[in-house]
Amino acid sequence: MPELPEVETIARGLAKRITGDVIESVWLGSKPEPLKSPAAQIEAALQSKKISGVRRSGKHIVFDLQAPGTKGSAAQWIVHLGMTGRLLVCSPDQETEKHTHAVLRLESGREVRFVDPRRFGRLAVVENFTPPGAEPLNTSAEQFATLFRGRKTPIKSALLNQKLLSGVGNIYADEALFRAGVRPRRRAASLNREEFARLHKGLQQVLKEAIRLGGSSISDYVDSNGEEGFFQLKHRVYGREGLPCRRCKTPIKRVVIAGRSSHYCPKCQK
DNA sequence: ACTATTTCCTGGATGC
DNA sequence: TGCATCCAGGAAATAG
Repeated sequence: MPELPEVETIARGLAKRITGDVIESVWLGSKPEPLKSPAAQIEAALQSKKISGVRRSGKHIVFDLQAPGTKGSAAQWIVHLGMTGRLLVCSPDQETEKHTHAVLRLESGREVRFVDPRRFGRLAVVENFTPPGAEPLNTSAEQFATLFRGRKTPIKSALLNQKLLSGVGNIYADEALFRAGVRPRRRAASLNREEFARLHKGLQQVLKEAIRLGGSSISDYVDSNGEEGFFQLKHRVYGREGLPCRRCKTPIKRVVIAGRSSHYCPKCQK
């Protein structure tokens, strides 16, 4: 499941490999298209544009485009990977996988392919992308605590709310709460200053460490090279129901909050 | 203005 | 072995 660290890894890989390349042709696939912009608009915006950069914003991958021979930004191609989306850079000879929904042919002779079996991913073209919420890694402890002021919803749900924080998903929300020693069901507004400080620090630490290890490969996540990440080996609670807590050996619990499984240590988290 | 719930979608795991 | 059912979850839509 691509969350901030996985999306960051993919965006960095893409930036390294295709920055400066030019989109020669665009193919958009099939029936119920996972598009947020009309297909014709996406095709027109991408056709013959130079990719001046690729970066992450929240869980979105932003491709900055330029009209050939100009300096200013033309538009941005926005890709959200959903649950199972992948962006791959490959040779045209490579067999096209099932569930390939978009292919960009580049002047260098390579292709960028968007593959997404579960179709939760989204493609769009915009002028000036702004994420709906704050970037977790660029948010001060004070700003962070302010986001949750007066919220009655469980802290786990608040962390997943992209309008508050952009980029945190189920894995890193659980991991950050473990590091902070806070149970996922706690009402957001009930956390005290120290708990917010620990959560802010824990979240930034876990995101940074996960980026360092290339993200978590749980189901089918791979980066733009097809490489898996390694952070899943470091998970302290996510996916560890019934297994001993790495800190105190108490079995990890799993509960469902707002329809999402949430993992925590009943002894280490209050 | 919030919050909670449902829906979308497919492949893999599980159960009988 | 085969078929049905369940489950994973990001975010938009819907309901309260």
